[in-house]
Amino acid sequence: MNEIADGGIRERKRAATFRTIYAAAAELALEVGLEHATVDAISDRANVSSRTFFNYFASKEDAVLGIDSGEVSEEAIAHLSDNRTDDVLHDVASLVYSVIVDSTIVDESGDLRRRVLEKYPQLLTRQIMRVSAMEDRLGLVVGDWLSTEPKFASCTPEERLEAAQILLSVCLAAMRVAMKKWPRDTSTDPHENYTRAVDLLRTVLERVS
Amino acid sequence: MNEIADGGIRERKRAATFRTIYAAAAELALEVGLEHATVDAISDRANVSSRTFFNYFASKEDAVLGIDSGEVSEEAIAHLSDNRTDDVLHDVASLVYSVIVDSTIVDESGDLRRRVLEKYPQLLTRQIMRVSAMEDRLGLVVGDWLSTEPKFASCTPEERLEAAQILLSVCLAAMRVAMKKWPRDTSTDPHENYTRAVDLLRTVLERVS
DNA sequence: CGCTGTTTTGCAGAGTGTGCAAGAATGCAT
DNA sequence: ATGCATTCTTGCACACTCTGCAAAACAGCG
Repeated sequence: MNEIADGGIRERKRAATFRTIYAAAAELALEVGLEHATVDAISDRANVSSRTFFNYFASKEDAVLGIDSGEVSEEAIAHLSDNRTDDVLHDVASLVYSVIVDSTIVDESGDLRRRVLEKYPQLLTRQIMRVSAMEDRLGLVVGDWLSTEPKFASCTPEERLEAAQILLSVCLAAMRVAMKKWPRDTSTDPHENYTRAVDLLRTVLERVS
Repeated sequence: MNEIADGGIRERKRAATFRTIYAAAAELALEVGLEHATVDAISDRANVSSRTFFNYFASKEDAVLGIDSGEVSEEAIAHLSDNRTDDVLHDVASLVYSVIVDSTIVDESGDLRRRVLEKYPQLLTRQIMRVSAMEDRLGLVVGDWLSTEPKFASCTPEERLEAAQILLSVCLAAMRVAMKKWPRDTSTDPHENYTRAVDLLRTVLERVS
C-alpha cells in the first residue's frame, strides 16, 4: 500500500534527483548560457536520461529555476485565509508570495537561483506567468476575502471578483519589480522583497492619486 | 533605389501576405483548436511555405494574434510625451495601450481576434509579456515623465525609475484584467477597455488604502 | 531585355516535448 | 530470501517549433 510520500528510499531518491537536475541545469546555464544549456547536456551532467528529465520538469526553464508542481497548495491558502490582517493589500501580497515560493525548491547550493535570475531576468517574467495561470483559482480566494471587507460589502459578487483579479495582478506586478532588484542586492534577505514590494506599491499609488 | 516601404507592389504584397497568414492562423485555431493548428497547416491554408511563415511571424502564437514587429514605436512615444495630461495614471495607461495596439495589425475580418482571445485567454498573458519585455525602454520614458511631476520632484533618479516600473506593471496588470472581460462583452468598443481599466484600477485602489 | 535587390522556398538540422513499452528498482508480505 | 505489485527509468519513435543557408522566383528600373 505504498502510494506516495512514504518517507522511504523512494521519496528521498526522488527529491535527490530533483535537486541534482536543478543544480545541473542552473550551473550549466551560468557556465555556458541559458540558450546553450540544452536538455541533453543538463541530463548528462545530472546522470539521467533526457527522458527522465521531463519526468521531473515540464520545461528547461522550470529546471533552471527549480520549479516543481505548478499546483496551488490548498493548505497554504487555507492557512492564509485563517490568518488575515486588516490590510487587504498585505494579505494578497502574502498569497502571491506564498504561491511563488511554494512552487520552487529550497536553494541549498548558495545563491544559485539568485545568480541565475540576475543573468536571466526573463525567467522572472515566466514565474509571474505561472501565477497568472492560477489566477482563476486565486481570484476566487481573494474574492471570498473581499466579501468580508466593509468597503466591498455593497459590491455584487462579480464586481468583487473583478476587484480581486485587479488586486492579484497589481500585487504580482509589484512583486516582480521588487524581485527584479533583489539579485543585484546580495545582502538582502529574499523575504524582505515581499515587504518592500507592498511598501513601494503603496507609496507610488499614494502619489499618483 | 528601392530599399523599403516603397508603396509599390512589394509593400502591398507583403501586407497582404501578412494578413493572409494571420487570417489562416486565427481561423484554424478557432476551427481545430490552438494546439492542433500547426505551423504547417496554417502555412498550407495561407498558400505559403512554412519557411515563409517564419519570415513573417516569430511564433505560431504571434501569427494567431496578428502580432507584428515587437518593436516600440518611437513616434508614438514622442506623441504621447507631447500630449500629457495632469493624470499620470492615465498617461501611463495610454502608453501601455498604445504599445499593445500598435504591435497588432487591424482586424478587418470581423471579430476574429475577439473570438480567439475569448477561446484562448493565455494569449492575452503573452501580449502582456511582450510589453514587459519592453519595460526597460518604457521605464525610461515614464521615468522622464515623473521628473516633471511635483510629487516625485524630491526623488532620486533611481527612485523615479523604480516608481515608473511599478506604474507600468500596475497599468499593464489592470489592462489585462479589463481586456479579459472584453471578449465576452460583444457590444463594447475595444477602446473603452482602456478607459475602464484605469477607472477600475483607481476604484479598487481607493478602497484598499 | 538584362541588371539588382528582395522574397520565397526547400532542405538540413538543432532543440523541445510526449507516448509507449520494456526493463530496473523499490516496498511489502509471506 | 523470494515473489508480487507498484513505481521509476530509459530508449525509441515521433510531432512540432524554429533557424541558417543557398538556389530559384520575382519586382523594379533603365
